[in-house]
Amino acid sequence: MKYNPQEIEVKWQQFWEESKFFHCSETGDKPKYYCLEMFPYPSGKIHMGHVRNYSIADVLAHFRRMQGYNVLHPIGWDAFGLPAENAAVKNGTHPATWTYANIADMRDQLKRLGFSYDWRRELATCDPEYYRWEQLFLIKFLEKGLLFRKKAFQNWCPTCNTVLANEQVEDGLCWRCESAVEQKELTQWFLRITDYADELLDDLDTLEDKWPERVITMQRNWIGKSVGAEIRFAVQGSAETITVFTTRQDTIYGATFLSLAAAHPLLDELVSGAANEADLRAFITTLLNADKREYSPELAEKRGMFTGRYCLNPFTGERMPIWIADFVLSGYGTGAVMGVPAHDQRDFEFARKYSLPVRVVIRPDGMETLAPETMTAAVPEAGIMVNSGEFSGLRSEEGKLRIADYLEKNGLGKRTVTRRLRDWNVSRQRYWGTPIPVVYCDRCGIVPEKEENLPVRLPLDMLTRPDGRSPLPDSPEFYRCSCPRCGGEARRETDTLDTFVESSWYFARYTDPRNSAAAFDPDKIAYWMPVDHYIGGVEHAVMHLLYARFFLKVLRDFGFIPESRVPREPFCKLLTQGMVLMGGKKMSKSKGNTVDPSEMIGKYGADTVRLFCLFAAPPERDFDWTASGIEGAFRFISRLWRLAVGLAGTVPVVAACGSGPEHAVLPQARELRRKEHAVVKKAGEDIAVRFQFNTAIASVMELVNLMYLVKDDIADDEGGKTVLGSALFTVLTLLFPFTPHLCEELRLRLGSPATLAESRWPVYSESALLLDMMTIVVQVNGKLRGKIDVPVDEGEEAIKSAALADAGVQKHIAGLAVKKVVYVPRKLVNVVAG
RNA sequence: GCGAGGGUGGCGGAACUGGUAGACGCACCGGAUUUAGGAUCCGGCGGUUUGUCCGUGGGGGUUCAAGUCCCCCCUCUCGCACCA
Repeated sequence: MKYNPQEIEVKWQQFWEESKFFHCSETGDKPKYYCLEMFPYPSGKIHMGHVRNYSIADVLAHFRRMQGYNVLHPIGWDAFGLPAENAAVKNGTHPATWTYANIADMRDQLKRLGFSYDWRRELATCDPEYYRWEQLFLIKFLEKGLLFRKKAFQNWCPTCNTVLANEQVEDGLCWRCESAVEQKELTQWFLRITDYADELLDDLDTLEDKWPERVITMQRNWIGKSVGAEIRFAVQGSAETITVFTTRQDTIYGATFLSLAAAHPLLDELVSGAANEADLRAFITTLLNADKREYSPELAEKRGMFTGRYCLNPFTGERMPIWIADFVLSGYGTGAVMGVPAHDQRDFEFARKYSLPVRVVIRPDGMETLAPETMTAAVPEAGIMVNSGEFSGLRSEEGKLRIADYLEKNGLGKRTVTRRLRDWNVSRQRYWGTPIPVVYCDRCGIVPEKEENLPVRLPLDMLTRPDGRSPLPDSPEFYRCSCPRCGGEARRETDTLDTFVESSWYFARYTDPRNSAAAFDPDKIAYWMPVDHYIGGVEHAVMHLLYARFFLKVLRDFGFIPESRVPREPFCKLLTQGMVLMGGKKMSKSKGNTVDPSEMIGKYGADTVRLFCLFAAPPERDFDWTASGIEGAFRFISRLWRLAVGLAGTVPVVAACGSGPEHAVLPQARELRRKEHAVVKKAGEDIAVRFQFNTAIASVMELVNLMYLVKDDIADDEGGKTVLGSALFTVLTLLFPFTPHLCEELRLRLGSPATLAESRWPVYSESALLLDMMTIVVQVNGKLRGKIDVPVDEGEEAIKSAALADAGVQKHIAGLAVKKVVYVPRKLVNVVAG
């Protein structure tokens, strides 16, 4: 009779597997609900972060099922990637062997946790049956010009021996191994995500209130749209012009110099033949090699050097010296900036350091005069244009439009939009990834592989080289091929795809994972998409979530996804869960502060581990793992176990919440029944509306506590027994999404033949929430002075009189005049006296 | 610097539309049970000069009533960061 989680959990896991309760269907008239967690990388072991993530998702999946939804809740493996190669080098195994062994281990661990997945839909991205469709997409990308090759300076990780996307460089370090990233000029494959920048930005508006605001903001900032103008400046003594980008064309009259990034293409010509050419070139080299790590813009003093050349301000006609400046970014805008020291802080600092003229051309609102001599900082605010020729007197906003018109009319420039977002570099010089389905032919050039030849299989009969380099470029059996177009001898691309490509569409493949004729059936994807609730870590706020949004839009435009039947966005609602910490720090092997989920399951059982992960804190917040915390969760489960087992045979098997008599004789029974309904209401709202599982669990604990309190008083009464039974089955039903094994076992022991996995979420009745008496709080001048119990249908005047008669009130209004009595229905009376 | 989210008992955290601050859990204390310990059940648990005041980072304000709304400030965490 003792609670033995090991025994009962495995039993129910087998039962669910055989019963197929958690298999979704594609027929029937139930509404669909697609619940998805970010699929794991098969690193070898499940960690607590996974357990938390999947426990959250499992609650939602169970809850929706119980509410009558047809729920898709799949799992799979993000199986390509570097760790497999590193482990392979270290252990002399093949990445595939390592990966599939890990998948097998982790699958067992997930099954031992009892999550309600539809295992039929499991997929692994390293399976050719998966990546063949990705290769098909890539061919379409190439045909549409959205996949292209470009030679450019790239982020190169010397440790991983591969390039990295912009999104994969954090503080100048590789996101994976934290090596310093170098700049290397290479020819690489890119996906033209910038073509979708506007759509990716605009559609963020539709996610407002559904995605965490910070994730939306991070994506907005990452795309970084700026609306402004390009202005061309003629270089004196040259036929060349320099184009700058600005969002503040209204300050053009205040532009007193021009600054160029060290990598600006015209710089070479500008400095040629200068008297101090050697110095200039040395300076340029210094800037190009500057270490971007540990760089803090506020602290670092701006550095620059005068090129000796001038250009003309087309508005003032004045000569503007052309400088090289370290604060100008080569990758943004045009790599050239007009210097307006009075109205831009960076330009101001630069001008003060190098004694360049400061000219005020905007008078900000609420400021009388602005004298360059006395300014200690730039004034970037908008205002009235001054010293600006025919534009003087205009407001900045109006001036921007008028200046832009003028630029366009006179061929000096044009309106333009600049974005921070760069195209996505997807080639990786690695082995364990999806081969890019392209060949190089001397006669035909770059030719995509024929669709009928897909998949281009990654050969599994070779090992990663000890230095980590891919064996593919050294494997003629892989790269030798015939040209799909002319049939002549050709060479296959040996770069593989960034693994973020696989995770950009897996959620779509889950809708039809065994389809061998197409990536997915249009009807199935139209039925299941979008993902209704997506749960994962906030670390994917930019990379994965941006790429996935991009892919859905592209697949729609390619016709793989029926446009009118699938929403614009892949993830309707996003929940970013917090981390599981230990001692205030992120769990990590190197710090030695990890807790192994398997060990915890062995000690307490899966239900306890799941319950604690959900009870310790609201899902979005980080929480600290504590030994006493999980003890507490176990204690609660054991307490419920004892209660239920103790009542088995005493209480009747009842069908649904509120089966107890409406008017039980015993007051304790009536109170328990009221609490039962109140908890059904609270727990349901906490799960469905607020996603606050901790408070949902807390309210069920309250109900259990009350049952302990009243059970001995009411168990001998017929009505009381029914109320007890009803409350008990309600507890088991409400807790089922959290601790399914326990609840199912207790349900059975109580003699109910109806499985909870197929049960409906209980429904509360509004009338059951009311008792015949209610407690009214009585305040004097806003301070609690007493409580009165009155019948629920008592009138306002009677309640006010009762409140005034209360001893505590009388004491505090003694000698005072009662000015006013405020009554808040069903809640309180406040006596205002003075 | 910009953006987002926090700051409530010894601790994790509740308080949803302004209406009993501290639900629930942990830790601690007491009682019952027990040879004992553990476990369990019951009770207590913000501070205090103990029947009274003070308490939600600090200071002002609105209100009959403020953790909640408004203004100013401090502080912590995360993200972005010389983006023109």
